[in-house]
Amino acid sequence: MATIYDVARIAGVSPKTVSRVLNGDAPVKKHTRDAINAAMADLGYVPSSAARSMRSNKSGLIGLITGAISTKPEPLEPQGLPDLFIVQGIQRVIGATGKTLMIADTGGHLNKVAPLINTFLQHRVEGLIYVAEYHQRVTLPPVPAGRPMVLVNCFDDLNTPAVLPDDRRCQRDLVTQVIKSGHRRIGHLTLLKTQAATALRLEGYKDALAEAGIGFDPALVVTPYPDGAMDSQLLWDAIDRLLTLPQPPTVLCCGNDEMAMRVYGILRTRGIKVPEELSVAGFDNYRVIAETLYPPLSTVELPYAAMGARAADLLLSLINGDPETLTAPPLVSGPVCWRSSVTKLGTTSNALTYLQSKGRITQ
Amino acid sequence: MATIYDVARIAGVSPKTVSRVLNGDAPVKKHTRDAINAAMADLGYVPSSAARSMRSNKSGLIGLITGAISTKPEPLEPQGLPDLFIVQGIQRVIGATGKTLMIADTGGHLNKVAPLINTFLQHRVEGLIYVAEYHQRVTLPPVPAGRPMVLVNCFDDLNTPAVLPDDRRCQRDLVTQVIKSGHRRIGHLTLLKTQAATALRLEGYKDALAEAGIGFDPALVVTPYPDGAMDSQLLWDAIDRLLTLPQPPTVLCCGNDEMAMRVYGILRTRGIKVPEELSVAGFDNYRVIAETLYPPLSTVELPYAAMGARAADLLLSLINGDPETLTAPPLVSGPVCWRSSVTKLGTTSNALTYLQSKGRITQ
DNA sequence: CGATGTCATGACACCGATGTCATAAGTCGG
DNA sequence: CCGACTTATGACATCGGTGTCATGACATCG
Repeated sequence: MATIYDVARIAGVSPKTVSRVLNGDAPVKKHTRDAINAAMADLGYVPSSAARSMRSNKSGLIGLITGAISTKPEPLEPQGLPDLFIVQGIQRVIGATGKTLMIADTGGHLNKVAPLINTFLQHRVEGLIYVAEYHQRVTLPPVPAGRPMVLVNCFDDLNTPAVLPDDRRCQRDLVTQVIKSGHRRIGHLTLLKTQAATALRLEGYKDALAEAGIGFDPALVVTPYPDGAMDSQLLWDAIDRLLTLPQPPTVLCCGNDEMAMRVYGILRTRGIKVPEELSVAGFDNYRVIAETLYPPLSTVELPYAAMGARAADLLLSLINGDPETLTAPPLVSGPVCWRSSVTKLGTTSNALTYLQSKGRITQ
Repeated sequence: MATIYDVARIAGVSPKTVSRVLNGDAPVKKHTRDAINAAMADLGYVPSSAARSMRSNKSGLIGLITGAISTKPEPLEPQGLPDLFIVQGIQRVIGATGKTLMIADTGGHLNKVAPLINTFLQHRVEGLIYVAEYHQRVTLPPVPAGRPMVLVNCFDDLNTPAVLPDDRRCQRDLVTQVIKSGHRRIGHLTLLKTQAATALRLEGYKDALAEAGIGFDPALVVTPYPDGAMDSQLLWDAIDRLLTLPQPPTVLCCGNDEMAMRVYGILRTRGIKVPEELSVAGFDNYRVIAETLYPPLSTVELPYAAMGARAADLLLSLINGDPETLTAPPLVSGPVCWRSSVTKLGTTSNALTYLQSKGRITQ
């Protein structure tokens, strides 16, 4: 690999002058400059960032740790989409600053985080970002002081700066829209109770009801997969429990778009038409699903890319030593994506009565 | 940041001895070693890979360029799953060697490839991997000789080593399985004709027919989205064209799982039951779709992770200077994932006749 | 017991860039 | 035409490790 000395020799100047041309930090005669540029082109010279960063003590590197790229040890889970979008948002911001992003994944093994941080430190990254697969509390190995770190989609007990999705507000906005369509009995199929998002979204659900003056009925909230195993039977049982209520829901708000997709399949198998007989809403705006399903799914977007961008901005300002008095973690929310899986309900017509009259509901 | 000199001073030895402890490349008295280790722990010493790689001329870095992380400039396309799995496979192999993977994405702009390669060269990566979003021909900016490069999911005109999906064989295996279930009239909904995969898969489709002694009928092959715009109406038109044939197909093999998902929705809207009245098969084993659809989708897996791993192995052997006389690009194929969207067809029963008797087919 | 060999360690140069300071050439004013 | 100043360039040290070679302390052997 050609060095600055080779270039200097060919161009008949000193290495320092070549350096000046490279960085444009001091005037160089046009004639000399041309000769140097020609020599660099001839040799295919590329400056060594190792030498550079050694001298300047600035690596221009940002380290990113994620479980996105492989979540589980062996079974290649098709999850990780959120992380993908978050990383995308981070890339866009970091790339624009001329810095380089180093990405490493834990392969789902938390015990790989420490070695990865170490590798990054060896490369003298100027900052670290940790991206979680879903909204959760995490405990990370300590990072030396003076090395800024930002968490995305997660938080810890040490008040490390974090960027979080505004699950509560997103759910509220979605349910508000559902209410505007005339629904008053709104079923809520939640994710696992252990997930941080679940409690927040339930709050959002309640917020929307309260704003509309609708009483909260705990019977309308069901957790179909209490143990995490996604069993179609369990899902049907949950739906069945809702539909056999004295006043059954006219719409099911699902924990995510994937669950909504399963609900579509199950309802159709049972002969229940979506959305004519029962409306369905999702969460996430996982577009492959939401746009491709028939009818297209009404859902709310968790703006993962925006979260990533926000986190990158935050990290850069920390690196630059800007005060950025961060009292509360920035909450990022996204728009409701209204498609056609939730019908407009007249005050008089009631899909449930209709359903029940058809005897489609078991028991 | 503490240096090896700091450690040496604290431990009362020379920097070189600290280096020996770090690398374990020469014997050091236990007493000395302990003192050095203690000093390193005290100072939180982390070796500088910049200094190291400058001296040794080895960076331990592998550069990976992909469009996965953001495919289009603004609209966040939900594509990129293949790349994700490919990157995952690469990670696993590279990580195991102790090297570090630097990932950069083009953001969908091909003109960013050259600058990204340049950045990687500045970091003196030991090899480069380019991952394409889908099987295609690419033209990449030249890379200096002696810097190995491997293409994944794409190929160029310069015989750059490449790892490709075996579209032909995957499609053949899938159709063979479909034939084994008793189907003889097999509809084929292809992707865009401009995609490299399309022609290969058509060959695979023909291979399977030929092996089973079934004549090829061009009327059974349709390209629903000739212009790339995914319009439901176009898709229905294409299906309608197939079902109104004198001898309509009993199964539709779709270009990918996403298309199969749309087909599900459309057929159901038209009152055609899957799979009782018409079977559907996908391609890709995009698990969020294939496993979540009801009924679960029979499809074939393109083993993206395996392709990534293969590419990483190939690159490592090139870096090590192993001859690896590469005559043809390695083709990687995956297993058929048989679920329940393709029915077993008795020789006597014919879903089509059934369909037509019900008058469900237009015209 | 002296010659030879092994072991543990240190002195020093070097990798490739750049900051600091010095210096030669050119410019300007009086 | 000479001193003061600007402009263009070079010499040299330095960043943090590691390769090369040297050196002193012991151990071994004939």
